[in-house]
Amino acid sequence: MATTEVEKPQRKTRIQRANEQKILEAALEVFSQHGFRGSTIDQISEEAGMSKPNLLYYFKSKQDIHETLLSRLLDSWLDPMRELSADGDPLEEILNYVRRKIEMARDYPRESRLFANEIIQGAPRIKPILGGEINDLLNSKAAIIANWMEEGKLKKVDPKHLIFSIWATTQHYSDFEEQVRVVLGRGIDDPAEFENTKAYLENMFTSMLKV
Amino acid sequence: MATTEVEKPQRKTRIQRANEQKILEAALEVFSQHGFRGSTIDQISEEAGMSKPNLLYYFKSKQDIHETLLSRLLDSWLDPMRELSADGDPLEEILNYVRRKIEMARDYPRESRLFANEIIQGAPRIKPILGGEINDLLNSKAAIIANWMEEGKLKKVDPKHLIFSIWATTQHYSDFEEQVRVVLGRGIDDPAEFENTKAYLENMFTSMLKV
DNA sequence: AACCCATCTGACCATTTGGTCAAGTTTTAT
DNA sequence: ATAAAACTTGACCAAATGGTCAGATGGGTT
Repeated sequence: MATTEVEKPQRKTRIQRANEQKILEAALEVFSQHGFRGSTIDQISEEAGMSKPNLLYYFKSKQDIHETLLSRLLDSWLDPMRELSADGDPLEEILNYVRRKIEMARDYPRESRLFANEIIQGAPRIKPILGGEINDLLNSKAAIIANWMEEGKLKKVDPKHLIFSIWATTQHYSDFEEQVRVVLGRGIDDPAEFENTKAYLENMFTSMLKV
Repeated sequence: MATTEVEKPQRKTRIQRANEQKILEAALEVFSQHGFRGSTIDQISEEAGMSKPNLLYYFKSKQDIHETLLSRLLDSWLDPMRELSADGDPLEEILNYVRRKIEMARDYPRESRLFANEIIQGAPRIKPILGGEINDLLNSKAAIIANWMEEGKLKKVDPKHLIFSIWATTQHYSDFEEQVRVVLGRGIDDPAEFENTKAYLENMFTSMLKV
């Protein structure tokens, strides 16, 4: 019997790397604005500046692009939470997390909207990741926070709800950017407004948590 | 010259009323889950239990259904904010607003997601309403809150950011329900979890605002 | 009973969309 | 230089989708 055909983990060409990058960048732009079902391969290929068949030469389907994009971005998306360390000063650790999340809302609004779109629609394509990696990470950080509270280093509140409210308040500025912009006349991308927002949120979480 | 043909504001039939209701209910279900572009007339007509042509007998297009739905729901959606009165006790007025918003997140999650979907995608179909009615209402309430702070009845924070954080934290439980459910094992529809959430948010806004 | 108008639907149409294919062009390794 | 491999695309296809239409059905009024 002949050797079964196995994937060849061929190293990637220069062109391959460049085009996958262009496609994912284009896909982020399109998916984050219209959601999965609202986006078309044509939109993405146009945004990427290549023909549709060529795009499908690199990714075998729309699903494939979407999944690849989500999994590539997930890591950096969770980075700020990973940095939260049991060793630092409790309040400062949490405020740092808040700051990092506001910075991400400013610097990576499309990534935020990509995940928001996915979750708001019931997370049909990433529920396993939600229940796995994200949940584990959140649990471990919630435990650290609970510990701090147990030790009297922070006022006691529900750690998971605390994390929710950090997510909600920070991501609000990217996910609902349009609304924010209408109300404030400017967005989180405006330096002065960024400082405003940061000060507001730092104060909010400080007054809730400081012993 | 004959009289120009004018719309006849014919009073609505019993059947008409019932069917429009069924269609809008079905549309809420579908649009809130998939967004405008991700929803199809077929899905809506099936959900409403009628044929597609019949649905289009009552609403002339997908756009039409969507617009009607948004404008019908907007009023009740804004009600909690309208209730915020300059006459009451400042902190209690704000906490009441928070409570009403959590209740809405529990009782009307589809409505919340409908608006969230629309705004996250750049609010292409309701920007005028955002810039008009909602903005006016928010400005007037922000002024009331600013007044209270000026009079020393509340700690000073940016009133508009305060409103944002109320929206963000409460709507989080309906808009990102799937995520909440994965992390907590239950949603805001669970009575115990509802109480938990309410207590957490009341405490958060109290500690930030109480003088 | 007979009429009228509202209600309803199967069949249909044009466009959009996800995806394929065969045939060309460019890169790369020798 | 040249052949193999990698890359690219116009043309195409089937299914899905928004919407139309002609005609059937039904309910209410006289």
